[in-house]
Amino acid sequence: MKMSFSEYVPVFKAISDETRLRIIDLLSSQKLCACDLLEQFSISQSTLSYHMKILSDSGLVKGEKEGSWVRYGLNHDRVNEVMSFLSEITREKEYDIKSVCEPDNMKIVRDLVKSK
Amino acid sequence: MKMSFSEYVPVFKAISDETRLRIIDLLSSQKLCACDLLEQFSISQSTLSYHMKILSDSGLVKGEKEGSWVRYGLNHDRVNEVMSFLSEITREKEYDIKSVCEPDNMKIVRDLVKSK
DNA sequence: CAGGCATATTGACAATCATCGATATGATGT
DNA sequence: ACATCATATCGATGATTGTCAATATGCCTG
Repeated sequence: MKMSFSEYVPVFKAISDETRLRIIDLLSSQKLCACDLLEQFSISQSTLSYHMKILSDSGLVKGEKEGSWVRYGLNHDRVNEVMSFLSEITREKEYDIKSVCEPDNMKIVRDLVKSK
Repeated sequence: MKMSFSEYVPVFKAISDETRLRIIDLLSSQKLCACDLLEQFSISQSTLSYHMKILSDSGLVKGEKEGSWVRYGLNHDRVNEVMSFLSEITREKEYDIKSVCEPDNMKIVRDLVKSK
């Protein structure tokens, strides 16, 4: 499985902020416009707009224009993609990197030093 | 379910960096010491140490001292906790926030304005 | 205990981030 | 056309981040 680590960095950046986590939680079950969201927080309108841009750019949230409103909703497909990525990188795989500090190796190194 | 959003912010901060994502991937299946990890990247030793501190503080990675080495390993329990949290906040719940921009409401608002 | 590793900490720096007020854009209703 | 409302963008600012070289700490071994 090809893993594009860098593709997911903006996604995790997007969810590493409490306000944005709460926005995601609010959008999990229903679409809301920016002014609805604004009521839930004590932040300025421009700050909320900034957060929505970061969430949209990450792909986690989609906004559809509807007249002068924008209805924001969670992109569940993207969420699943992120969860799969997380599963994949934390899954036990078989890289078999030769580690200097494996107990066995430590003995070998010690002996090697001794033999000099 | 009680959700402590702020508790998870440092975790997502921890994984919103490509180097740290790769470290997690490398540690998924085997424990490695800092010098093993250092070989896999083109960063200085102090930078790696900085990354390992962030990963350790987040709880995603555990380091056990073993002589003068530190063997780092992935904390799978913590990973599962994070995945559960992500599942929970993105799951469809029932908050029923009254949205201004629901089609129905928009009609009501329009009529209300008209009636003035 | 002295020298050599492995790792952590410190201080400095440029880059990015979160926030705000002010302003711009763009749609709606009168 | 104008006033109003919803949202986006801009410019400024303080806080946080990622990086390094230099230095410190702490273990092992001779």
